[in-house]
Amino acid sequence: MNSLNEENYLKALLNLSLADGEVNVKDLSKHLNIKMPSVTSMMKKMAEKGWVHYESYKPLRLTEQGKKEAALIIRKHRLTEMFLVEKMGFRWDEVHDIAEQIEHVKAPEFFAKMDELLEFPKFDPHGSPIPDKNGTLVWATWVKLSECEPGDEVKIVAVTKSSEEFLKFLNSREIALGLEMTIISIEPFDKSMVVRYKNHEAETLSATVCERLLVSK
Amino acid sequence: MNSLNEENYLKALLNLSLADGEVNVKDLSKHLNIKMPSVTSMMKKMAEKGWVHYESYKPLRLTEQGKKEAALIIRKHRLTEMFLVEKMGFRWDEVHDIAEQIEHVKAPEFFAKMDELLEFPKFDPHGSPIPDKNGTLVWATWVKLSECEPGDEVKIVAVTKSSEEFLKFLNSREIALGLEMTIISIEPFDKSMVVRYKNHEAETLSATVCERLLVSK
DNA sequence: GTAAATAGTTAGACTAGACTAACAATTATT
DNA sequence: AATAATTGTTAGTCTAGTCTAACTATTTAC
Ligand SMILES: [Mn+2]
Ligand SMILES: [Mn+2]
Ligand SMILES: [Mn+2]
Ligand SMILES: [Mn+2]
Repeated sequence: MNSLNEENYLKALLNLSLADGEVNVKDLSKHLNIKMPSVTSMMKKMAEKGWVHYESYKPLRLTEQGKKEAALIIRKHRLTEMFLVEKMGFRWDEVHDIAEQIEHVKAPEFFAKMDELLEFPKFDPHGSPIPDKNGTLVWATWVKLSECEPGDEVKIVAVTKSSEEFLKFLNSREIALGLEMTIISIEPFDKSMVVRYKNHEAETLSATVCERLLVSK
Repeated sequence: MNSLNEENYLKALLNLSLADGEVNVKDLSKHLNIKMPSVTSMMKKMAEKGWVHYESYKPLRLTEQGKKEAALIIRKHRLTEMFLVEKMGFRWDEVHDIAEQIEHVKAPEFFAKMDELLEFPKFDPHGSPIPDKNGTLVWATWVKLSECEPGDEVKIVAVTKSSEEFLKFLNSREIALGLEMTIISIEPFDKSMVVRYKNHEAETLSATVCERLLVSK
């Protein structure tokens, strides 16, 4: 049985390894708010368990087993977020911290029931994909808003690095999943975008914001 | 912030102290499946925190503070059980172990929302009272079925010591909360009861069972 | 290519919470 | 009252998981 701490390390490892599958001790340490020596010793333990490939001074990599374990926790997290929003009436900016705790509940029936009541959702309230029961996680091939061109008509499909403050900012601008917008112009010097949607004729979005919005064209 | 372990001790203390408010180290140890020396040392720690009165070789007693903390956890447990049954479609014999985990979630909004969606229930699916937000717990003045007489017409209002096996036994006999039954006779030598209800003309219930069913007349 | 900066590891200490073995107090039995 | 059984405590050990201080390897800068 995996401990709560091990589960948090697994999740962090998967979240940080989306690019090339490699994770630095430093980044993991920062992400978990745990000092580097503690991280090193946990990595040795998790290597014993067959969840990470660990070699001194080399970057960390999850094993296939480790990826699967991690994805199954993320599955519980995202199903919970979806349940909280769809069945309990929470807003998308309220659910992360609650799900952060409930994801550690050991009761397959509980998550199976959520899944069923939600009719087997594929995405969470922030547009992130929900891994399937086997721990298979497919990231859809969305593109960042920041990579689009003036004139493009796009639809918001997901939000990355969705902190509570960021989600509240989006709420305040009436930006939500499914929203369609047109890119009017891009400011060359700071890469901010001016966009049009609904009754917002010319809203300016900073590069930071555009980096975190995923869209389909 | 109270740790998960402390919370389990608190709950056990309250559950075991319903009679005179006193709890033995032995009983607590057995209930929690933790050896006596570990219990003693935790009691010293909890005495420091102001949750129990502890004196060497004397029975344990919760302080007012301790009772309140304990009741608030039991509140979360019972609200959760009710939510699982009423809003998620679990049976009453399936919910205890799940609630046992969710009761430790630190997110007042989450339990407040359950409470609201359930329209502020006063009892859990087993008929046990749900403590209020201030940690006040009132046990209704129900009477045990075992204390009733032949000829009495009673209604089942709660189930105590409701293990999964016991609840499944009740399911198999179609006994549920709200059921009305008439006591036909009591076998003098083993105190078993013969009762009539619904289409059950003469069902025999052992003394063990009758001890655990609470009724109103 | 050496020096400085950064990243990672080792060693050793600490806390929470468990355990066993040995001992002490209390309660029950004769 | 003396003895036996039961209950509770003390002392010391262990594991998981964290930390700081000191050291080492790797990377970056000149
Ligand atoms: Mn989340
Ligand atoms: Mn999410
Ligand atoms: Mn219960
Ligand atoms: Mn209950």
